[in-house]
Amino acid sequence: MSEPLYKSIDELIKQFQTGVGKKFSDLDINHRLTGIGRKDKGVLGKIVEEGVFHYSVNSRPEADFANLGIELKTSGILRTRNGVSFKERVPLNNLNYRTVKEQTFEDSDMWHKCQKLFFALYEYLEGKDYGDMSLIASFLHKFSEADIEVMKRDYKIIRDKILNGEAHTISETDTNYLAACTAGSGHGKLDSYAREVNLPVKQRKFALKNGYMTEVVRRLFTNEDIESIVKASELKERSLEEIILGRINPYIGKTETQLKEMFNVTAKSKSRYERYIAGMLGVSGQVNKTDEFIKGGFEFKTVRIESNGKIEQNMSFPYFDFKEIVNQEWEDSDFYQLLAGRKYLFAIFKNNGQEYVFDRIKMWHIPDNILNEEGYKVFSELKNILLSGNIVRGFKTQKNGKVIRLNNFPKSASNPYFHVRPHAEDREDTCDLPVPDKLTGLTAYTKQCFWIKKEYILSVLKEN
DNA sequence: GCATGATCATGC
DNA sequence: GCATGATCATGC
Repeated sequence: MSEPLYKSIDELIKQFQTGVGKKFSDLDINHRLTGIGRKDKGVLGKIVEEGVFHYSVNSRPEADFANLGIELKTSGILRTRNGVSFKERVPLNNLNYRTVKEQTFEDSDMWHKCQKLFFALYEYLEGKDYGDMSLIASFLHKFSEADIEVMKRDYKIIRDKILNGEAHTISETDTNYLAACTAGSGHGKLDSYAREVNLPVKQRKFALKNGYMTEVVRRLFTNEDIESIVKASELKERSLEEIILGRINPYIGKTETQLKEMFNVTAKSKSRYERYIAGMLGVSGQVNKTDEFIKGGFEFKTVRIESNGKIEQNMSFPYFDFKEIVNQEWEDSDFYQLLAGRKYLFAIFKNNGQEYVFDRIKMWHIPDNILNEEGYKVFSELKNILLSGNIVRGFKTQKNGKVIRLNNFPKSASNPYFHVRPHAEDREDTCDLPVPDKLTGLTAYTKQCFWIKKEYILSVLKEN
């Protein structure tokens, strides 16, 4: 094997095509997937380099196809009922704290190496060995002008923390598209820089966030019209968050009657609060489906506070698939993905006694320990119940004669943050069970979802 | 008053 | 037809 042999992007794409449809086990010419390598996603990139592009594995600082300035990334994508998404963030190069201190975005090693990325995509199949998964497509990714503006800001946030002696406080949630994620064993390994500054600075890598890549691949795979909220020129002046809040803040204090008229919302739709915010942002479709929200991992949610200062309803999420959930590891689960690293925009509406008034936006992300301790508990409990088949606990006949089913899913009373409750059109709106219910023999059960408790949401709103 | 199970209304 | 965001209704 020798140096890269591809003189043009076309040649590169043509060569990749010879691998499309092939399983990793067929491309694995150096038997990297035997034994312990069977479960190691790190070897997939090497297999593509050797088995598809026929060059030897290296870890040089320049891009993989140096003559073309193209870096190769091998990534898994998922197909779910919500559409296609990237399985995880895309790691770029290591974050060298000493050199980042010296480098602006434009002259950073990261940008030099990664401004053109060639993605080799495979479809990730839950529960299967990597050898059984196949390459399905490729694309060359170049960053748009607007993307680069957001990434510049992200880079600056990370760099400023290092310059200010706060490198140990870097978190993935600090930034929107470009992240500094932990690297090394157990996500807690200290960098050699830690000794130099005498702070617990972790080993990190630059990475493109999962949401960013998901939006990119959605544009590629679907014909969905994805709306943008901001222009590249605006991003030169202000951050994404500043622009979003800048559009919304003028409407603080407006009553529902006023908002309805302003944004021509006539229906009693339960999604009308979302329509008001869409109007404020100037988008016609769903706020959560815009380019910037998907890329930046922003998630819009309405919170209504009653005149007594309380929240009446818990916060729901999309229903989960019983069969899928029992096969999912915690960090791959929909529930984890929905909360981890997401930045929630709570649009708060307060009841003034007559109607709801738009109060403010609260940006929030879930603390790691609550998700990984309490969330994990509820998730594991749910998984055990589904696998045991002990779902229905009994029945209750109401006065009107209706028989209600009582279940064993994690209850509100058992956890201060999360619980599991139905989220369906009605009781007959069901999803297949992995194990039939022992008491009733039911093979499908009313769709359920995770709910965040309203008391917890209220406590979050009271922070600061 | 709250926990729990069930269901509504819209829009894609 | 059904996913989603949201709300209702009973009874302890």
